[in-house]
Amino acid sequence: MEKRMIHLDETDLAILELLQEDARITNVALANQLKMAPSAMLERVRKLEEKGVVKGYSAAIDPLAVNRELLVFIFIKTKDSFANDKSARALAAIPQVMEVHHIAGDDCYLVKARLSGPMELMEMKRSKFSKIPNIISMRTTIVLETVKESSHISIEK
Amino acid sequence: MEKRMIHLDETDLAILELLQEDARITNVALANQLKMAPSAMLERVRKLEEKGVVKGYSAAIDPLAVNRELLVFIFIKTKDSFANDKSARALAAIPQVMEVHHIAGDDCYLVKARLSGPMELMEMKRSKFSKIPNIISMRTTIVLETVKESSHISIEK
DNA sequence: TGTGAAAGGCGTACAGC
DNA sequence: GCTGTACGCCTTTCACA
Repeated sequence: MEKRMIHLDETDLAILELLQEDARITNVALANQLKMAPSAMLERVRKLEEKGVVKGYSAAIDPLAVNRELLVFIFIKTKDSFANDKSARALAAIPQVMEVHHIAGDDCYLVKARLSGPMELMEMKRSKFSKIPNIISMRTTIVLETVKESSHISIEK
Repeated sequence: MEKRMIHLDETDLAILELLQEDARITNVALANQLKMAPSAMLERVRKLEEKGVVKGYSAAIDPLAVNRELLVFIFIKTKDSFANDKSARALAAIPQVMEVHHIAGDDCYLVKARLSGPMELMEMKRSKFSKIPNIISMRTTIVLETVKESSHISIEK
């Protein structure tokens, strides 16, 4: 199931840039900035959504304001075979887990999670991670300070 | 300069949840779902923005569609003192670098970056990282597959 | 903080190019 | 794929509870 190659022109890339900067920009403002009619802009944005180029729109929340001050990265070794991603899916299902990456090298998975504090981290390991049978070992790295955290993908070319 | 504690009620948390799920939801739809008048909803959202609880709104873009298929994590040791975050700011200024975290343990910084491929990774190291004088060493971990990648912060309590 | 009404602007569909 | 028009709904403000 190969993903069909998608061609994006300069206008599409400019739209993506503006939508990344402010997802709540109005269609008219978008059209004005790129000197197009609103109806044409609407059609382009719709197509970008349909093709899956735009996967969604999200508000960025200050973690401090919602009591999610502790950010951790956890390296997890499993005895999953290559064809089996059961552990990965179990990890991804945990609400506090924001990212699960299969990485090259010794460690199998890299998990990024946001929690209220150390107590919730222990609780998560006890009640969730311990139920995932294929996990062999874990190494947890605690973030002391976040200098930059953005989901903005730099676009060019 | 202590950050003033912010109190968020149930309605605020519900708003944040809905805005994280779809930042382009209309104010009226938001008001209907939480059974409020649109004008009252508008005021609440404004205040959440002003207080910095909502830091912004962003579109999630498929990295594949914009030629940013390679995701890497780089562990960087520096000889920065605790009071000096010059290296961190230099790293954060690189467009392909999405995250810079100061982490506990041996490594000083954890950097997350998105690139078109290995060539751009080498190019970034050569032209950007090598110009940051305090860097002592780097260890790069390549992501083979991303199972989950979300900026959605799980809210409760 | 909340509601409701009023005005202007925006989203959206559609016809035509 | 883009433009322009037209209608209905949404955003926003303001007076008031």
